[in-house]
Amino acid sequence: MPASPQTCLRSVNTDTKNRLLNATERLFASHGFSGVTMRGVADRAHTNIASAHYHFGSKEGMVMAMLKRRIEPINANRLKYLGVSRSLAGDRALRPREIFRALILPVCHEIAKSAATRENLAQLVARSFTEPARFIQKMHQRFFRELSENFVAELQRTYPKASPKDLYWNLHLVISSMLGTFAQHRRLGDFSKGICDENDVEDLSRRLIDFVSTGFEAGINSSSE
Amino acid sequence: MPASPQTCLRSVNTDTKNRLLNATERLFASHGFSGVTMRGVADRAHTNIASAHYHFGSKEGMVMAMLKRRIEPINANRLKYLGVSRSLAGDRALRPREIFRALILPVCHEIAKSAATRENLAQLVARSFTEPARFIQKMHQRFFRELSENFVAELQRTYPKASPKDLYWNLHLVISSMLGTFAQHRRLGDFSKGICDENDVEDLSRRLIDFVSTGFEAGINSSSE
DNA sequence: TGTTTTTTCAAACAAACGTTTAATTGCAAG
DNA sequence: CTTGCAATTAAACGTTTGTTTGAAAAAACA
Repeated sequence: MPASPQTCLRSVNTDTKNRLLNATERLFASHGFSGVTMRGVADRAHTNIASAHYHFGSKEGMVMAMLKRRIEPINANRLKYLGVSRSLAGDRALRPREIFRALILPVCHEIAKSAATRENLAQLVARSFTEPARFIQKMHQRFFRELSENFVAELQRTYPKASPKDLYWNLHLVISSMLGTFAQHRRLGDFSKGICDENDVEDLSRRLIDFVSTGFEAGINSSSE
Repeated sequence: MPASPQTCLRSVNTDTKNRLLNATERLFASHGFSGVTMRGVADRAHTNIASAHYHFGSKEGMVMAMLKRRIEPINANRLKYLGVSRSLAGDRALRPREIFRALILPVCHEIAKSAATRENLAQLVARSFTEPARFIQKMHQRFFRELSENFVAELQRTYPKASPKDLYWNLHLVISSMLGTFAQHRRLGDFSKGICDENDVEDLSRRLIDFVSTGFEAGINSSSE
């Protein structure tokens, strides 16, 4: 029976747990859910197969825990960014660029961090959206529902006259573009024959935010004519 | 040893082959490469495991054949569309919207067709770009190199003063957005709480082409100031 | 110290995987 | 008819998968 994390305060055991989650993250990012094998994870974490089951109960539970560890801080930052922009704007409605900055920048910051540790968050985010497994879909519903509602509300405040259909369609395009860009990010170097630098995350965030903001505005405005 | 397709002219055997490819396509689209199992494919095709090996040599060969069957006609249409626009334009440079129409419309047409047969091409296209397997990457290099070169050349003709870096970066954003949108396409209904209709492929193509064309132009022009 | 709980380990489990083998069927040419 | 090739089949191959077991080690608590 697994122990609750609260039981031991400054326990050394969480080292194993973290090593397991790190290994899970690497394997999941590069090979997807089915590429995560208990043996592969246990080996990379320098521990035993049964130890992984002891801590997480199952493969599903282990991948779940690893996604939770990664996604929740990012979403917290997104809401924080959005809140800051909101309070700075006062009564003024936010521009799309400000809203999508709050959506994209927190991920880019984590991508920049993960690049240093070779953990490749971009692929991880992308993969968690392409995996078909039901439990991942459920996880998205859990993790992104609140986030989605906040961003939709902010966009509705910016475009009070826009139809919900246009709003959702174009937000969907923004999110899909963001995820697709993260997913394809590693191919940029090869694709551009070395002309573009995929390690320049600042360039990525600036160009991506410009791209989706302009596209979004165009999509809303063209329908209101 | 597998037989070449040319051996038998009006053979009934290709029925089995096609049923195998159809089953492969369904499984690959909904569960990815590792979700394609020889047993699962053989069962859905109402034939035997060894029969699949007989026709395609291996699981890899089978998925390869299925991707080839799907992707090559689409890319042929893309080049055809681009060629028609080019010849209609005469000496005039094509607008981004015309270029990306040629990139996106052929896929949307296949999506509309596949929706009728419940084969869901959108997921298939998306998945073939997220799968990490080396053979899929190689396949992309084979299938999309010529296509990419033609579209880059056309964009360079439209924006002769733009830097290659800006051109590649924004084309990368366009392609990533397109793939991301196809990948996320099935979530549109749930995401929008039923407000948007994901079966309206015309709406999809129109909005997507508008979105990426505007984003692309903004990305190119903002750097040239 | 002794006792209890938490954590790790080697070993084994049934199930599913891709692949191979050898035998059989169906059809067309000699 | 018979020979030969194409196609299909059942059965088994060795691996690898997620999971479980029972005992040993480590840590925490008394």
